[in-house]
Formats: sequence, C-alpha cells, structure tokens
Amino acid sequence: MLKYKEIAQDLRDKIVNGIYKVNEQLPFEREMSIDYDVSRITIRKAVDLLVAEGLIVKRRGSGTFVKDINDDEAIEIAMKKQFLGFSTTHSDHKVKSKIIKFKIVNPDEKIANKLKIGTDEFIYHVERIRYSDNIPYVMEKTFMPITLIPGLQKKNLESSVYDYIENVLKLKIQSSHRTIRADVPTEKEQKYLKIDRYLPVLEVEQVAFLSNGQAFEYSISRHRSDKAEFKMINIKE
Amino acid sequence: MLKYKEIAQDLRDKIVNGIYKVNEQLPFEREMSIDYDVSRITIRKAVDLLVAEGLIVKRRGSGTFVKDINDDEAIEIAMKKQFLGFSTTHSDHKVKSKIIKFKIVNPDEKIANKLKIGTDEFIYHVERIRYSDNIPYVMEKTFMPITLIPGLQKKNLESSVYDYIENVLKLKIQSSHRTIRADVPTEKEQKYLKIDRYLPVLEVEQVAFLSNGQAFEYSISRHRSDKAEFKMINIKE
DNA sequence: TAGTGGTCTAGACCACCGG
DNA sequence: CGGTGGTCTAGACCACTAA
Repeated sequence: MLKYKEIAQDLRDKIVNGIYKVNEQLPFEREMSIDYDVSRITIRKAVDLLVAEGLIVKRRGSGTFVKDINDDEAIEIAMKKQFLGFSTTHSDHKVKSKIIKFKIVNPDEKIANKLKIGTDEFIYHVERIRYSDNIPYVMEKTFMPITLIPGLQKKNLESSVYDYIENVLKLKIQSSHRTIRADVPTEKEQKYLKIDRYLPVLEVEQVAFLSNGQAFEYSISRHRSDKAEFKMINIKE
Repeated sequence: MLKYKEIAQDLRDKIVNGIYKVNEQLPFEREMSIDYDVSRITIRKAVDLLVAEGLIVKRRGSGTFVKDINDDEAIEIAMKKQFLGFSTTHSDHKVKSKIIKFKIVNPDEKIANKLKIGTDEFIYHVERIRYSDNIPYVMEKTFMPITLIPGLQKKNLESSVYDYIENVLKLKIQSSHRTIRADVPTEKEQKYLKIDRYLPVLEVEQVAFLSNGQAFEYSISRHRSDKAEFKMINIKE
C-alpha cells in the first residue's frame, strides 16, 4: 500500500468515525509529517485526496478543517470514489438484474462513433432492467466491442460487468464521460419500469474508457425519477 | 502568474489549437522540464491539471497522450473549470434575467439547515427566469444570508451575482455541492417556462461555499429538459 | 532492457491569515 | 509578527510498458 493512500485512508476513517469532528482543525502538515514519519509532500498528497472528495478544506494561513456537511452527504463521497459500477450505490439493498436483450451485432453510426470503431466491427448489445428490493429503478442499454471485452457471458451481466472486466480480464477502467438529461419515458419503459407516462426519466449517457485509452463501453441508463438522483461535489480550480 | 498554471495554459492552448493532435504523444516529463526550465514536479502539476480536465491521459511506461474526444466535448471542459456562474455556458447567445421575486425574509427550517444558520437570521429570497435568445430555459430560486452578501441590489441579479461576490465584495467562491433530479413542472413553471405539463424539468439543487468555509448560497434551478443537459468527466482514483 | 510515469525525500522561499 | 498552506527544486528509486 502506498504511503499517501494509507494516510488518506487513516484521515478518512478519523473523520467518518468522529475522531476529527465537523469544523475541527486537523493537525498541521508539518506536524503530520512528523507523526506519520513521511515528508510534507506526501502528507499534502494525502490531504489533497480528501479535499477532492469534499471531506475537508484547506485555508492558507489558518490550517486544514473538516468540512461542515450533512451526514447523508458523507455517503455520496464513497459513491464518488467508486463512480463506475452502479450496484455499489444500492449496496444495502437486494439488487438484481433482468436481461432483456443480449446479442452480438454491428453498431450503427452513432454507436460506432462513440466507441471510435467501424460499423463493420462487432459489439455486444445488452439491455437490462435493474431492481432494488424487487422494484425496477433503471433500464440500461449497453454497447461494448467484443474485441476489447471477449468472452462476456450472461452470468456476468446478471452480476457486474465491471467485476468481469477488472478481475477476470484484468483490464483497468480509467475514466468516463457522462451526460445527464431529463426525458419522457417511452411505452416500453413505462411497462418495464412500472411507471405511467407522467413520471419523467433521468437519462445518463456514458462513454467509459480503459487505461489504454480505448472506449470500451457506450451506455444509456434511464432511471425512474422517483428513485434516482445524482450528487456531486465541485471544487473550484 | 504561477509556473505550473502558465505551463498548463500553454499545453491547453497547444491542444485546442491542434499543435498537439488527438491521440498524439506529448513530450516526456523530463523533456518538458528542460524545455520550460522548471523541475519535473512542476511539469507534473501542470500536466495533472489537464488530466483532471479530461484533456489528456497518462500511461505509465508509455507516455502522455491527447485524449480522443469529440470536438463538442472540448467545450464542456471550459464549462467545468468555471463551474459556478451559469451565463458562461450560454456565452454565445443573448442571456437575460427577469426577476420575479426579490425579498428579505427569515429562512424556513430546511433552508436554514442548508445554509447552517438560524431561522431568526435574514436572507435574500430571489426568484429569476433566465432567457437565452429570448427563450426561457430555467427558473431559479436563490437564498443567501444578508450578513455574508451585504448590499445586493436588483442590478446584480440582472447580470451575475457571482461577479458581485467575487469582484465587488472580493470574496472567493470555493466549492459547491449539487444534486440533480428529474421532475414534473409545476403550473407556475409551465407558465413562466412556456412549456406544457408533459415536458419534464431537470432540477439542480445547490449549496455553494466561500473559501472561509461558510455556505453563502442555497439554490434550486429547474431547467427545461429540452434546453438543458449536464456533462461531466470522471477520472478514477 | 531502456525508458516511461509514480512515489518520495529534505530541504527552500513565498503569500496569506490571525493576533 | 509567527505560523499556516502554496509553490518549487534537485535529486532518488520503483512499477510498469514496449521493443
């Protein structure tokens, strides 16, 4: 384990467990560098991780402080870190997936463009409904090139595709580009999500990339708007 | 100007202007540290800024490369940097604001809690409609403590409140916490946004903080879903 | 194997904040 | 004014990638 990650985790634990309380000042960087027996730069790297997560703030000339956020907001921080893989956000409930479609096809122009491949290549076309405690909450269409993600099977779709990619194929997921919109549900969505035409859907369009820079997934997730909301923390600069 | 910010801006320009093209490799860190005559750590800090913006990717053992994203996605990067202040996203159109309400009141429990003040303190209560090219696209409710933002006037609301806060009051905006949802428009919103009851709204609830850690604004923006979408780039770790 | 980015050190000086 | 976090240096070694 890397030093700065260990220190970050230690500080994170101390905040979550209330050892460092809301609005309380953390030890100074130079103090911590002695306490943890590392250089000040290593401390700063650890602290900056928590700043990016929105847990603490630094004030030049004053010190570093635990941010005054509500308790339920602390949860979103964990979500933010594991931003890929959706089942984690419902981890305290029973999450199931029903597979509506699982085919290998050629992509249309739009999908080929998003995945930066040709229309003559082959891709998986997957459609799933996700249930939390037996209530449907999202309908997903996913498109992945078979050359990048070989050997995908139905059982992988029922649990987590990301598990398969990271743990079986040993590929690393690096980033995702997302667009969020609101829309009216289609008739098909009304049926599968068990909603009427007056409940909007929250659409998340995503392209996800591996650490080698290749786009491995294009997906469109349409969430029941009474079951979904997205939280984020923005830090200026 | 700081060295790492200058270098970051130089690299950003070279990417935007096509001097470094899509998928092209950037000079190595050790090369750049000689070219720019700075230490390698300073180069890394500059490069890491662009990584966070989603413009480039680094691959250990290989090098640093310009990310293969679509042209229109480059725009969102500029948006991301100036994440506060909404008029910037419509900068190429005529943006106007109509003020529906501008009062000083006591906050209810919910608002007081979000702003971390008492219900006996005073706040501005502002409601505005924003127009782009004379088409209404968002209705905003904004609540700000008068002690933090003194002297706010109607003219500040017509242009940008953030300008007033940063340039007149000389306060620094540091972060914001946002929640995004989809919802059905109220009758009032249908009227002001000129939409029917079947067009959903995209709601953004926001608490914004100053660099001293105080919450200075709680706002709810409800966007016409045919005019608004939110883009973001997520980098793992 | 050679060369990349990733981590880490032990300093130094600067800009800013509070008393 | 002393002490904070912010920037910057000139090294060193490690983990990983590609040829």
